Amino acid sequence: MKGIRQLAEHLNISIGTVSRALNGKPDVNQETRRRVLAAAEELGYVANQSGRSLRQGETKVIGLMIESSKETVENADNFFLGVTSGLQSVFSRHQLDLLMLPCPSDEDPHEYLKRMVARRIVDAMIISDTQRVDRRIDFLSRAKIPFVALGRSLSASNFPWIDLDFEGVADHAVERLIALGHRRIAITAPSSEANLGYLFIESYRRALERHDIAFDPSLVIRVRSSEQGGYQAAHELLLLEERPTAVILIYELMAIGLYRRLMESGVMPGRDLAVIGFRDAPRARFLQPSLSCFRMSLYDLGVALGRMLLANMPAYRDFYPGGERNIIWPLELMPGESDAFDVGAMV
Amino acid sequence: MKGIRQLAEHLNISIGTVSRALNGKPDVNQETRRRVLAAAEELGYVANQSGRSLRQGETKVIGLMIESSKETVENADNFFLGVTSGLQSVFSRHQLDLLMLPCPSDEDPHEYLKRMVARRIVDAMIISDTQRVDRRIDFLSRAKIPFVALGRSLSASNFPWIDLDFEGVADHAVERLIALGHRRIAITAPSSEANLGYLFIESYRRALERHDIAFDPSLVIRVRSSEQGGYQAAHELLLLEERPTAVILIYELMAIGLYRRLMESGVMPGRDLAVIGFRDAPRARFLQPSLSCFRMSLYDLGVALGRMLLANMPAYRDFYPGGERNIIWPLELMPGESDAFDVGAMV
DNA sequence: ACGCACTCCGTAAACGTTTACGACTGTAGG
DNA sequence: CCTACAGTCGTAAACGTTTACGGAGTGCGT
Repeated sequence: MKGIRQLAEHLNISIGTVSRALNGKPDVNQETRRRVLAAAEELGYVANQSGRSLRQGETKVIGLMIESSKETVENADNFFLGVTSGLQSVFSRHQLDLLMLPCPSDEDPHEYLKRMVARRIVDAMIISDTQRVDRRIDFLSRAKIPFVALGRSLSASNFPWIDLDFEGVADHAVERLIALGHRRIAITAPSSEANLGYLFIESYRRALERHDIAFDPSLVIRVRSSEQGGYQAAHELLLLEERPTAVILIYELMAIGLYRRLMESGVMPGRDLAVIGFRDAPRARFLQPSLSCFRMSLYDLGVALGRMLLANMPAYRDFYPGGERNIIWPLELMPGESDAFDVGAMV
Repeated sequence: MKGIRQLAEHLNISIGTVSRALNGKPDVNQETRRRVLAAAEELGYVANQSGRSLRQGETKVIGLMIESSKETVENADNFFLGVTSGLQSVFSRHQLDLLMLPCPSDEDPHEYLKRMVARRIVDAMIISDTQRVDRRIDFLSRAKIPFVALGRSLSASNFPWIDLDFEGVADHAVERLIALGHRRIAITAPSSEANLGYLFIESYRRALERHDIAFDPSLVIRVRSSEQGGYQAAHELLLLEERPTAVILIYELMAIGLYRRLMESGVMPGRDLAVIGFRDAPRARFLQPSLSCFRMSLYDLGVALGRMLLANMPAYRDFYPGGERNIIWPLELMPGESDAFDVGAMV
């Protein structure tokens, strides 16, 4: 089966009518529609997407932009896959496909995005890893491309996004540690311009000050959010003259490296140093001692992202009425053994 | 910037020449080409992909078909993400995009694939989770769509695939356990028609028979390859009248549930029961006792898959000459504590 | 002066759809 | 009998490219 033309000839019907019949347009006879659908089914005809896209100016494809250095992906754990899966559960209901657009690490994300948009290969975009000022957001807003961001940003005033509740987590973690008697609490953050680290630290600082604990910049450890970063973080912690009694990790995967480095120096996590982690943490349960960790459902996050995006696309808006334009995604504390001790008992 | 027409008008050049200039065709003047490229850069022109696809009959998109039940994805760990990342590193070099095609769990994968192919939305396919007889393979072969499979199959005689070395792993694991004195060795396998389980069990059976140990069907535990499946596997193991001293898991994630169930009955893995796992196993290191496990690099696997696919596409063949058409992907044993005891010491 | 090869460029057809428009029925109402 | 209208359907243009074809100009050898 080649195209709609062959199908039309086979039925002795004009090509226009066939198209209308297939697309459920009203002005076509019941009986003809039945014949057309039957023939299409029989001959296995499906409309060529390129032709359709060209004519209608829409591709039925949603782009998901991710940064794709080997390192990033390996550290990313199943974060993206989990989200992707939720996204697809929403999209497939509308026959939308998901295109992964990995921005090479040596290219400017903004330029990459512009190129992909200019190619007219997607109808809408999902961007992640938003920067504190992120030109992609201005660009998409101005170009009127529907999009949703996984992460806040200072760029543009009002765009749809979902972001993790960094403030809530930092706040909750600090409160919890203080309640356990801790006064010197370290925290890790990425050194990049990603907005995420900034919010995290800010909230940490405010929580401390609420308890009249002075913010000590030397307790903010700037390392990569990876296993190796955790190792290095532990290393730097151990070098501090006045060692903290607790540490908050911005990414639970870091705990692995951190534990290792600590043990090498005979420092026992959960006894000599309290540790609290963050983000989806299936691994946290298997560490010894088990990691206290804030977690969430990546799948649900993906579903929410997908819904928010479609609510911003004229063609699908009606399916998702009245959704919020911004969501702070809550996380739930899973208490483990890594911070389950009273610091008062320490020397 | 709308289209090539506007660009041509802006330059006072015919649209045909502009196209040739942009696409590096030979019959265009050096100076004109320079001007065209400069103007395109300045005005941010990028060719519309739908128009191009329609004309050339190729989309520059590779489809990756996955099954997308919520359960599957959550259990899949970062398996697909790891592979995806390797794939993209190959594809992005050729400006190819990767489209994820999640087959709804309530639809026949074969029908789904046919529809996607008929839409002409991809130039080539990667399929995974191959069944023992898999109509998708016959279909793709007959339709002459370039593809590569992650997994063997009995369908079609000669198609490109990469598969994990199930035989090698089962063989190696059995040999290792026998050397440690074990005689009753259980094994888990999925109950589905996936080819993978079949090969795994066959190799296990042959390894046993090589050592004159009779194959006991009751030692083949049919459970899902998930954490819950591991729990259930342990449950069934404990019910056996003559309890095995070792178990081989077809998926390392199962170890988590298995450990839990065993401990509930006071059976200590690594002391009362030897356990060996399989597949990429970042988590295995964090179990207590640490899991002996066969592992591999998902990224490298993705790269190999991508290369093999391109080697089968006329337009890219020249870049990847002389590759093999089939690869049995080797895995490496990472010894842990979960099988590090001599069964002779047991009662 | 002529033919020929070569370089460069313009013209127009083609890819497969969707859809605006108008044409053709038959029917009902005046 | 004329008009209006609803229900169907065919015609053809449009979407943005690429590319086969041929034409114009130039240089060169005969």
